[in-house]
Amino acid sequence: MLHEEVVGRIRAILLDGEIPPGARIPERELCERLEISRTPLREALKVLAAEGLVQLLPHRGSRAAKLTDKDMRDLFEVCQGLEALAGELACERISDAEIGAIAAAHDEMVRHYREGDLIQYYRGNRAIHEAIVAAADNPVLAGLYASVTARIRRARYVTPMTPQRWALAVKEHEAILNALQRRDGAGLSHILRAHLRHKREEVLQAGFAETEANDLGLRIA
Amino acid sequence: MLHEEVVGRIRAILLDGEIPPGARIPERELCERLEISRTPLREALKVLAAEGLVQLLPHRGSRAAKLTDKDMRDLFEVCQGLEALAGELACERISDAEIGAIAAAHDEMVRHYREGDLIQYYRGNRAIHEAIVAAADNPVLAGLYASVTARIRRARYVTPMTPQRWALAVKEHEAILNALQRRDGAGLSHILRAHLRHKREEVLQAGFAETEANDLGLRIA
DNA sequence: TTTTACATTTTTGAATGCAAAATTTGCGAT
DNA sequence: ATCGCAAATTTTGCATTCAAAAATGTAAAA
Repeated sequence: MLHEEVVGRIRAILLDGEIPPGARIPERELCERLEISRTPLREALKVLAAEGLVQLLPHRGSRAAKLTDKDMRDLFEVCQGLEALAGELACERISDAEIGAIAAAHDEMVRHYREGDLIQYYRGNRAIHEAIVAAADNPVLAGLYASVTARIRRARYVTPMTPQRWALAVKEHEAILNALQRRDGAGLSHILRAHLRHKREEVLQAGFAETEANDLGLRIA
Repeated sequence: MLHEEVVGRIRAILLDGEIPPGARIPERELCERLEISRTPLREALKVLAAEGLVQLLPHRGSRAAKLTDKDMRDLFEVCQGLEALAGELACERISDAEIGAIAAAHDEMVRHYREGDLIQYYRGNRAIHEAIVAAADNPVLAGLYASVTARIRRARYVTPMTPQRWALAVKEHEAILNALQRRDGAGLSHILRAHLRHKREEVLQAGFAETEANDLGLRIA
C-alpha cells in the first residue's frame, strides 16, 4: 500500500471525528483495520504530527490533536492571511471561465441560503473559497491552505448560525464575487479578511475549546 | 534517539547543501553517519517530504527537492503573504522591549552594511524578519514561515547583490523599523510586501533554477 | 563494436522481533 | 474497603529481517 494513502485514510478518520480530539490513537487497532503493519502506520502518524493533526507523546503514543482557543485563533489568523493572499493573486490570474464557475457556485450557494439548507450552504461556501485559492495558481499556497483549513474544519462547520450572521455572510459573498469579477485584488483581499474575521468571531464566541462534551457533539454532527 | 532530532539533523544537512538539490539521499550512508537504523531515518524522510524539502520516488528512493523557477516564485509569494500578516499582527502585539531589540538588531545590520560584510548583513537581516514573526505571537504562523523560508533559504542568500539593490534594501529596512515603532500595521504590511517583492525579483532575475552548476555554487557558499 | 537478453546484486518497502518504558493487575497492609 | 506497591502485561521505539522492485553487470548475437 502506498504511504500517501495511509496518511490520507488516517486524516479522513481524524477529520470525520471518528477519533475525537484528545483521544488516544490505538496503533494496533488501526493496523488491523487498515491491514498494514505498524511501520507504515507509524510513518503516517509522524507526517500527520508534522501537519498538526496528531500529537506524539514520547513513550506514550499518539493522540488526535486537541485545539485550545488560542490555537483556533492562531489558525484563523493564518487562514485569513492565506485567503487574502489567494484573493489578490487570483485577481491577477483568474480566467473568465473560472470566474463563471465561481459565479455559478455562488448562485447555487445563495439558493441553499434561501432554502435554509445550512449543510449544503456550507458545502457551497467551502467550494467557493477553495476555487479562489485554486485560481491563485500557487501549489505552495494551496497546500498550506488545505493543511490549515483541515485543522479548523471541524469547528468551522458546527457553530450555531444566527439569521443575522448568515445574512451578513451572504452579503459578504456578494461582495467577494463582485470584487473577483472586477478583478479588484486589494478589494477582494480586504473583503476576505473581514469575512474570515467575522467567521472567527462566530466560532470563538461560540466558546470553542474542545472539551469531551464538545467532542460528542462534533461526532454526531 | 528522539525522532524530532533525526528530522532536524537531516534538515540541517539539506539546508547546508551538503546534499545538493536533486541529489539522491543515500539511506545506508546516512544511517551509519547518524548511527541509527533505517526505520527512524525513513520516518524522518517522510516528514521532510511532507514539508517539501525531500521528494520521494516510489521504489526509487528519496532525493533532495529540486526547485523550479515556478516553485521559487510560489514560495516567495507565500512568504510575502506570511510576513505581511506577521507585520500586521506584530504591530498589535509587540512590546516596547521587543521593538528595542529589533531596533538594536537593525542598527547592527546597518553597521554590517556600512562595513560591506554581506554575510553578517544577511544574518542580521534574517534575525529581524524572524523577530517580527515572533512578535506576531502566533505559533502556527511561525511554523509555516519557518517551513517556507527553509525551502527558499539556499537561494535567498547566494544571489549577487548590486550596490543599488543593497542600498534599497537597507532603506526599506529603515521604513520597516519606522512602521514598527509607530505600530502602523497596514504600513508595515505594505513595506514588507514591497521588500519581499524586490527580493524575489532579485533572486528570480539572477536566473535561479537549480542546476548542477548552481548546486556547486550553493555548496561552496 | 554495439545491442539486447538474462542473471546477479543492490535497494526499497513493509513485517517481524526485541528491549525499554509505561500501564495495568493483583495482593497484602492498614 | 482502600491504599500502596510490586509483578505481569501491554505498548512504544528502534533494529533486524524478508520479499519485491530496480539497478547493474555479463555474455551472446547482430
